[in-house]
Amino acid sequence: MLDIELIRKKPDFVKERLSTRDKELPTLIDQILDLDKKRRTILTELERLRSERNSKSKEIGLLRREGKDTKDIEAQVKALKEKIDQLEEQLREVEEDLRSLMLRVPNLPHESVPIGEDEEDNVEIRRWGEIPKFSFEPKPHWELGERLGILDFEKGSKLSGSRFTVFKGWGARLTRALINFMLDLHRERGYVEISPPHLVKPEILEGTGQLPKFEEDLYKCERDNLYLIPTAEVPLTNLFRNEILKEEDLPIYLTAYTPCYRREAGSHGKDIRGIIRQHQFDKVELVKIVHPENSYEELEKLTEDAERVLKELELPYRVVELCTGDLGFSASKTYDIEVWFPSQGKYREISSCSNCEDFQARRMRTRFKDSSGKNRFVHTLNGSGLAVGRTLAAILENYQKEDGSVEVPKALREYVGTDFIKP
RNA sequence: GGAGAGGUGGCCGAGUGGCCGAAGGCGGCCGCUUGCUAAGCGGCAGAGGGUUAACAGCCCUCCGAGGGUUCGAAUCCCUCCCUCUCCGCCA
Repeated sequence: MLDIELIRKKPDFVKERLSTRDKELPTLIDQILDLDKKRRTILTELERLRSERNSKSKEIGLLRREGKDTKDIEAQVKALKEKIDQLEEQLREVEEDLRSLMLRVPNLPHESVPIGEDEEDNVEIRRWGEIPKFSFEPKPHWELGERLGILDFEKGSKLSGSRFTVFKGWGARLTRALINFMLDLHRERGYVEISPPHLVKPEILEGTGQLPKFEEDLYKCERDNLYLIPTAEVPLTNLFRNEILKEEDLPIYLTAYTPCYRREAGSHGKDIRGIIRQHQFDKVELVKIVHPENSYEELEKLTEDAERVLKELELPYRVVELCTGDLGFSASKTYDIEVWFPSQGKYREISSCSNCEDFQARRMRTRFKDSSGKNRFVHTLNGSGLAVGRTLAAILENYQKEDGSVEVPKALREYVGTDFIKP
């Protein structure tokens, strides 16, 4: 959520920033300004009446104590009450509308973010690693996985439909190894390991920005009014909602492995084959709760921590800075890490590292008391470290041999318990 | 699922329908004292919002949430939510 005060004071600045995301957004701001003005007009009058009521009620108390008659004043207060009730109803309506608009406005892009419309305009920051050369035609991971007997797409769809996959034998073990490997790596870098609930309340998703706008992308357990998490970012970031932290509590580094559940509404036909896009996938997530002063340094470090996983696994990747049009709803600035997929001859997203500044903190009301005693919103960051399924796919493709076997990256061998996976 | 207890400020905890936004304690901040630390003494300090150029000030709201009774509710009534304890069931 944006700061209403900022919208009031610098509407043109806010509109300019938002229009770099989407040309339609400034209209929203005009509606908000309008409602905000209405709200304050009603509120001022309402408070005047309430103040009058309060003082008269007090007077009644005093008069009664002296044994005087209070019929007249009581009638006056009753009349006030009617007006107050009316205004309160009006205020409720306006505030509801205002809030629902505010919750649908995305975050402002940071000034350093390149202006652009879609992923075409993203900017490559750096590349790492050697792209492997094959003396044969490299196969896609789904072919490798099926031939190795470690990915079973038929069984997945038999149980749950499209975009579900059964991991079998070394496939399951590789997954488990990757999760442990990643968690250990992050823990060594100072992240506290968390194992959070996978079902959360609506307000938790509102806190991180998935609701109300992206309801369609979520699985919901209607009977209990709970949602399956689309990423561990949701429970981790919300861990400190409605809290006032001490300044010295910051920064807080968290990591968690969880499955992620996404309906993938609107991505029909994309990545139909393989395990790149699934309704359920495993991910190790990184979350930081930090002081506003150094959140951008923290973003650089967080991105490096995610990159580190690929370096250890010796998988070639590049880092891309998202342009304004490609930025997620809650993010001010985002680096995507993309890993090389030989069969596709291109880099594909495997991590997304964002600084949300105080956008989520404001929704969650996560604050800290600064040295002058003032309560301020924290900044929140998150990034995948990494998407496990995609990492597994990238290993299959980059480490494949001509006979269809797959070498296990050195760093992973102890975790997996084998050097090679063979058919 | 059944029975009971309870939800108050950063935390603990008191609260008679009307100077209670709330005693007291812990923790915090600022002084003083002390060679330093600790202790002691004195003082400051809940959150959100409106008004304002801003501060001070003034005002409004908030004692789990939502209704109700009343001139007036943390305090009385109703509904819901949550937590805890015991029993049952269960990984």
